[in-house]
Amino acid sequence: MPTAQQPSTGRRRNPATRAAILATAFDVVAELGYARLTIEKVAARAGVGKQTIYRWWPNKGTLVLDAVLERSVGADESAELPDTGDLEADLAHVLVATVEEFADPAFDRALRGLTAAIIEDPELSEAYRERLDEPMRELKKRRLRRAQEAGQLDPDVDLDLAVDLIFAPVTRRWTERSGDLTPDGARAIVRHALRGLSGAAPSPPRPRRRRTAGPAH
Amino acid sequence: MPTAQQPSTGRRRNPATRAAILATAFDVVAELGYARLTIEKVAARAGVGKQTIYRWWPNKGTLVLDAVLERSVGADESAELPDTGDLEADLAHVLVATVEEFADPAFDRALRGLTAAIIEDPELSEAYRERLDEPMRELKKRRLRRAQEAGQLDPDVDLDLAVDLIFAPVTRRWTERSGDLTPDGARAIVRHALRGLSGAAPSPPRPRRRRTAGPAH
Amino acid sequence: MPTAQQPSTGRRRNPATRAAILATAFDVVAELGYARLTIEKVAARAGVGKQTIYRWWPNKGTLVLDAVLERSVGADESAELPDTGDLEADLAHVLVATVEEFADPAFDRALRGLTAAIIEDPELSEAYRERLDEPMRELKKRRLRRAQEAGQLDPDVDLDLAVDLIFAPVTRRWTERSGDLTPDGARAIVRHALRGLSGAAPSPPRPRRRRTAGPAH
Amino acid sequence: MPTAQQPSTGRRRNPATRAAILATAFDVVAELGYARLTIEKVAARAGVGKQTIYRWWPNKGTLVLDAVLERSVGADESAELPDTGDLEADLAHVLVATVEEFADPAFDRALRGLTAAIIEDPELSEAYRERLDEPMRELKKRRLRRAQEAGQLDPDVDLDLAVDLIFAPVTRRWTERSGDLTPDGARAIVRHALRGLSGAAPSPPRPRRRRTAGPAH
DNA sequence: GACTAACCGAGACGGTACGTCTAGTCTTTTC
DNA sequence: GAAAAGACTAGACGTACCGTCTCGGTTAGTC
Repeated sequence: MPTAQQPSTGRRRNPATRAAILATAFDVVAELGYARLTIEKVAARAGVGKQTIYRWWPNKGTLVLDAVLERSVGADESAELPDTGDLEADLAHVLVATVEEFADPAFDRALRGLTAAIIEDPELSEAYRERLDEPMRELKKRRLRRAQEAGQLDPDVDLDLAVDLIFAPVTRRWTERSGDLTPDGARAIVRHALRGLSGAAPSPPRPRRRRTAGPAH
Repeated sequence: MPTAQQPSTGRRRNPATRAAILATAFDVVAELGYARLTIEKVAARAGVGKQTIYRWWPNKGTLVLDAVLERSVGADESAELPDTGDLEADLAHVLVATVEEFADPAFDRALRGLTAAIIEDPELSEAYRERLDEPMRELKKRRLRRAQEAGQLDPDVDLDLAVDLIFAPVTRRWTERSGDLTPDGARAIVRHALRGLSGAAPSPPRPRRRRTAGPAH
Repeated sequence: MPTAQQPSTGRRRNPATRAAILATAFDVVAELGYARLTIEKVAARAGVGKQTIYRWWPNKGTLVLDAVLERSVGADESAELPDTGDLEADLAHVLVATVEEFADPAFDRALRGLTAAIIEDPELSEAYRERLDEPMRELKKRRLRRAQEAGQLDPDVDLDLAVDLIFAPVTRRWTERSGDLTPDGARAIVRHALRGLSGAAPSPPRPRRRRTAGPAH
Repeated sequence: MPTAQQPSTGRRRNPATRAAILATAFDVVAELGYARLTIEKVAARAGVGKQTIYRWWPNKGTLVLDAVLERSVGADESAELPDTGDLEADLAHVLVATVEEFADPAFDRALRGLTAAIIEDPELSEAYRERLDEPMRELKKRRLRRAQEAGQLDPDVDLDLAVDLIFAPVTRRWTERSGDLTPDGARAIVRHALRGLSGAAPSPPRPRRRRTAGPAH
């Protein structure tokens, strides 16, 4: 998405062409995957000359990144994660939504393609972080910060660590196609991320009430 | 590495050739990445005919998987994670070792190559799980099970979930090159995974000891 | 026509493929001309991979040269120009045959293509000379030498000059599509090349006889 | 150089632009040859839009023809070949001048480019004949006609044939880079073209004199 | 000890795609 | 309205690899 300023003269970039290329790229990666996505195929399907793609995108990776971004709702400044006051429920809601996105074959394959591109290309992963990951992470951190202020979250915990602890397990199950990637699985992850794994401080709410009540004796 | 039974007659497979191919494949993927690894390059560098590679590996992915496996120590049945009785320290030890492995450029690039292959290929990811992921996961679960038996871990928690909660954040930071991938970061992850993120029961150990001492009254 | 000795190992070159390529190249250049002949087109029409062409011919020019050579009868060592004792008639016969070759559209266009290639490429013109021009020129010079020995040709004249004087005018008319390229035109050229243009010794045979007889007075 | 009538209104064609394009075209063809001359390269080097070239020249060939014409002195109506009375010397003089022109690399390459264009394009060769070849040929024929009138040239010979016989051998040696393209070679060609190759009427003046003198006995 | 099956290096082959270059055309702005 | 700038579709360039297929030669075993 080269945001270069328009030169003072010469023909302008055709926005319809750009849109057609990105839509086609998304379809192709969703259908064939990243490895079998070909600039030639995208050009042919989009009814576009190859050079028009090479003019604006230096490689497959940036093209696919733009294609995925174009489809994603996009986390604008004003967007926010749900906040009902119940942190666990809100996080579970988000995570379940993620699980459901992964269940859409087109989205799944497109995102796998993007991930395959990113993992071997530091520059692309930098762009990905800036334009997709960081905005989403910011949303998550804002929600967690409010929870922290409300005393629902350890005030000393680093919010980036918290985000990773809550969201990474689902991502891992998706990339490696291991473990169950179900709404219930997602909910269990949130529960244990918030309450921890240690046996001495069991997870259900009762023990905690007991603990709080303890000093009352 | 199809371990097909040897036919009754004919020349036997040359193990030196196999080793040379896998070693070269590892070097090439470590040097150029998965996308730019080609069978021709591996064959040429290994001083081997292309057909010799195609005879034994159906595609790049399986070749790279074998190449990485050949280099990895390999989790045999008898292997075990450290068990000093201090669960948190033992897990931190393992995670720090992982972080250090990722710091080796050759290993980093080879593993990225393998991951790129896996993410788009369900069959390969199945093979990867069976031969690399599951054995390692089994080790981890054995250690956690002992902790559970010792009352150091929530007896109700699913061990697969526990493994994901502890190990996924580091993997995620590695794949996306985000967040800090340091020994201290790894230790913080273990600490919070075990104790949770909830604010009502702060993480430092002292309060907990006090709590344990409480019933002594 | 890389006549490299076969390597001791590896698959051998397929002669049928070579023949198919050259035949197709001839057809294409005869149909579209040299400028619009494309390696891709030749490959596609011959049912051959592009690389197979590039493997054996470094460029369009060498391909077209080989294609034309393959079609030409080829002047082998034993070939000779006609020798009836009548030099003028024999040369006229050859030149008329050339004019008739040029009248064949396929041959005309192929040869024009080859000439277009040669005129801008010194290396190719060297190859052309060695393999097409020199052998033909040798034939011509052999015939002229015999005429010289028979006293029918100026014994002091350089045979290369003689060949040029006799054959160049027809070639020129062909390349520039100017003047008449007819059997009669060819015969007139031979006649004047042999007898010269000077007015003092007019060309028709009778006057000369008369001249010889003249002094009898 | 389509000599389209000037439109009655609007901006007029810029003669400086035309000159810049033709000069650049000549340089490019002299440097890279016809095959590697591209409209884009000429436009870029001349600091001109591609469309400006396409507006005035339908293809590479006409552009190069114009470029060469612009450089050539141009045979205007009043120009004449030298006429000292000595036909052989005068023709040799012209032919030697031609040989010397071919020795200039820039002119050589430009003319080769033009010839390559012409040989495959009947329309262009028509234009070439009208604007370059015919005017030159007219000059030559005028000189030969005067020689004919002076009894120095066979009165029956077709002047076009005579021109070809005298000038084609040099052109041939140039296009095919064969034979010697030297002043002496050129002089020998003129000599033999005028006197012929036949042995019975040997070329040096003496034998002829002997013949004439012979009957004196 | 001959036979034979499979392995192996080498490399030709029909293909696909690469990323670049150019052809011509079209659009926009400036002069 | 000419000209410069440059986007656009189309398609060839020459290269790199794909996966398959000989080819000659080399090992093992079995008969």
